[in-house]
Amino acid sequence: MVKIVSYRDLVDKLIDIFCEFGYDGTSLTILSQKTGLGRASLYYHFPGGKEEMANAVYEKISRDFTKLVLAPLATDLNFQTKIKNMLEGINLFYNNGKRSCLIDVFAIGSTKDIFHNQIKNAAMYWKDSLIKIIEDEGIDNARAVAISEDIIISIEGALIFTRATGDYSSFNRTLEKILNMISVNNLR
Amino acid sequence: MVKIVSYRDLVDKLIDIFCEFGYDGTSLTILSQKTGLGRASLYYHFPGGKEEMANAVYEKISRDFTKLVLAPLATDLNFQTKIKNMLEGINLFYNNGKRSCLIDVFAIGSTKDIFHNQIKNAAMYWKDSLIKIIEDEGIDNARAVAISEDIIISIEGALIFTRATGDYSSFNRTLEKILNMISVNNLR
DNA sequence: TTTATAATCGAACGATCGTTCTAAAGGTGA
DNA sequence: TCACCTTTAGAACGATCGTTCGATTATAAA
Repeated sequence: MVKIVSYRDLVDKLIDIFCEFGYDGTSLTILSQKTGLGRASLYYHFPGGKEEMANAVYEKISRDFTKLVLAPLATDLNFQTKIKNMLEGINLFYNNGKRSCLIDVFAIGSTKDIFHNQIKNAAMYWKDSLIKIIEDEGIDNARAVAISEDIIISIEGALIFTRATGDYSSFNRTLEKILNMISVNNLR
Repeated sequence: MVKIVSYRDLVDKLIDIFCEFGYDGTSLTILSQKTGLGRASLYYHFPGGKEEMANAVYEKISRDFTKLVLAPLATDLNFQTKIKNMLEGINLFYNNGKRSCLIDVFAIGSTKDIFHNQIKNAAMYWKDSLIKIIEDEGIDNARAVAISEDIIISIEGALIFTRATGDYSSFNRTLEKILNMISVNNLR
């Protein structure tokens, strides 16, 4: 087990734990055992308890998503490169599909109500970012919308399928398929 | 609230409850309140307690999925019709995307370990069924595999995207897109 | 009406939940 | 060494967990 030496390490560990057990399925006993910290020590770092841990985890994930997936789309590189960089970011964010749980944990159970709006906004922002750079390639809005949704849907679907089957290669195959699909010739 | 008058109604209600709160997030108190049955009454119907309820729910869902999604693929109707019927089955199964939770509930938290293999098998069987009927149209195996995965991934991704954005129309749009994609001309 | 079975119920069980308490160990600068 | 702050820890709290209990009500056949 990776030794926890900093607050950042601790949050990273919490991500893994919540992913493994789900938010509601993660007890303080589990958190204490898996982090190696006593219950009171966890409350020292997160006075708000479990809910504050969830917030810290979500904020970390949100920052990672922005940096790895959204930011590449906002550069002034050429279209293909932006998509390519986004896909690489996706691959890092989801660790080759092995961390498909990252968002789902917050979309189910008690955390659902807390984070639903944030997840919704992130999804919309992602979609709008894609629409914008596709329109910049001279594609009309209706088609840009369809393509953007298609890209996001393919990625999310590949995560679910990969988790179900345990076949992580299909996640990478899907990312490559998206990259191939996104040639200006294919867009029109 | 729909009045519960039979065992079947009860299981249907359990599905809604587990979907809303997740398995670990669903307490006996919630189950009692939402079903209108006392705690002991629930144990009369499900002596095995919460876990037996989860099993009953999964079995119901599994039967529905087989009947609505898998069975249409095993008929001797023509290819387009089989796919069309499957998509209509998907639409019924997921209630126009409003029940995107159906499988996810069992893929996260304590239920994960219990049902993972069953979910995996169902996904593989679904994929293999698609591969078979696509190959029957004269498509080579590699392409049939890619198309089959693509169909499943699109459906699952549309569910996730729909749940995140609350835009249920995008689910139906995806199903129609799949139907349009599946013309023998497009397959090759 | 009587009898048997199906179905209901709230109270209470021990266990575990998330949380708080009090105190001690570790580290740092004076 | 001393004082100070950070970080640790286990014991214990009330609340809630899933489960079981004993007993009552509904249903229906005789």
